[in-house]
Amino acid sequence: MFTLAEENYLKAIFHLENDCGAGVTTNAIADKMDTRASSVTDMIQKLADKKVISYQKYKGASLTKKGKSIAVNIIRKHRLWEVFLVEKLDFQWDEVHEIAEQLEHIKSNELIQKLDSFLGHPDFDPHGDPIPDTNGYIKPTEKKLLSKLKKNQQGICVGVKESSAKFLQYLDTRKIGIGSSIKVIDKEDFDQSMTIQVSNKQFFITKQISENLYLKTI
Amino acid sequence: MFTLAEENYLKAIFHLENDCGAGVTTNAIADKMDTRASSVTDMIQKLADKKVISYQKYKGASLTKKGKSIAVNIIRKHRLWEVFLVEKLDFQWDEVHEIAEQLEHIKSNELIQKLDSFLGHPDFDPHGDPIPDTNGYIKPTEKKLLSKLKKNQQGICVGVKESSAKFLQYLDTRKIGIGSSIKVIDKEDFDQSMTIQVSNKQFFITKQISENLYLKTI
DNA sequence: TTTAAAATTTAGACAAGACTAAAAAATAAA
DNA sequence: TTTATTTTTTAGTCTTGTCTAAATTTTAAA
Repeated sequence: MFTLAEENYLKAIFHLENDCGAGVTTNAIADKMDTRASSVTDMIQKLADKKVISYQKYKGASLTKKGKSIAVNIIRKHRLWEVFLVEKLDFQWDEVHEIAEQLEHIKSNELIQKLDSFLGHPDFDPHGDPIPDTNGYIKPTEKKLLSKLKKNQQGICVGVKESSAKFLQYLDTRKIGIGSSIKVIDKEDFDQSMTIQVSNKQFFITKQISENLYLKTI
Repeated sequence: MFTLAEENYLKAIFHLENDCGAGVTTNAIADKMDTRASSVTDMIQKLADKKVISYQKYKGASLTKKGKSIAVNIIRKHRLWEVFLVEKLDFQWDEVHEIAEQLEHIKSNELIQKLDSFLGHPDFDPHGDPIPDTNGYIKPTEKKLLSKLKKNQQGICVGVKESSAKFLQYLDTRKIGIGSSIKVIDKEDFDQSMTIQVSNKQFFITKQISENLYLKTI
């Protein structure tokens, strides 16, 4: 059995490996977990002893098969709870992250299996992130960052990379959400800022925004 | 904010005060929490520093107003989650306690308020225990232990005192549940064992059983 | 290639929450 | 009322997870 702290480290390492490839550095973990590098070293040594990561001094860490399976299960729980909070309890998509961070650590396989049924086996969470299946399989989805699109290309918003409340609220005020149709009207070479069209309205957005919106191009 | 351990102590003290009156002894807490008396002393000193219990050396502990309010809120959360598990996720009443023990520590007032609405503001949990309202008020219910009934008296089962899985499963095999009509057919003076009738069938039960079933007499 | 800077690890300390063993206080028995 | 027993507390230790400061290794720069 794994402690709350251990579970959080495994989750962080999983996300970092996913974003930046295998071999996650101590500092990257410390940054993500908002903790000190020395604390990370302590913990990854413990996790290596438990065979959930492979680790060589000064060389960074990678999840083992077992570690990945634990991490994916936590992510599955997190995303299912988020669906519950939004679909059943009427939370907004910017309100659910903190609560799901707590709920993801509840230990009961039966609970998650029943929750999944209750929700009708959803494929995506409220931010468009895929929900791993019971075996930990995550269906690959073809989606690209809005920032990769060129002038006049368009797509449907299928997810957000960031899911901080601030960013989601920003999107809310622009009426941008999962399912929104977005077209690039203009793109500035110099700073990658864009003018986009979302259902008749045009907005000016910075690179920081376009790099955090996933589209399915059409 | 209170830690998980602190919350569990407050809850235990609340239950003990409810069952046996104010001024809970160190040993009683140690017993309930399955820990050592010395650990309890450490913790109640800390809780006294935080003004959630009043405590004098060698004299036992009592919840302050603030402590009681925290304890009741945890119990409210526990019971609401139990309703959710049984009503929405189709758990059996003997399967929910352990999971609710975890869920009761999730911190979010908004979550509990929304869960309460989602469940239709239930008054009782699946074991017949009353659910405190938002202000921590617990509506007093007139119920008496089956063991207090005399021959030929009857009532409706409205709750269980024990809610261990073993006891609940025992009741299941006899088709006894909340709402069952129970009549005392015979009662043995010597050991307080009883013969009871539950919907046409008669059972022999020991004092240990009758002391853990609450009835509303009719 | 040697030096400087950055990243990582070690050493030692601390807080929370538990434990054992021993001391002190309260209660029960003689 | 004095003694014996039980209860409670204290003292000291351990584990988990964190920290700072210092040492070490790796990487980048000159």
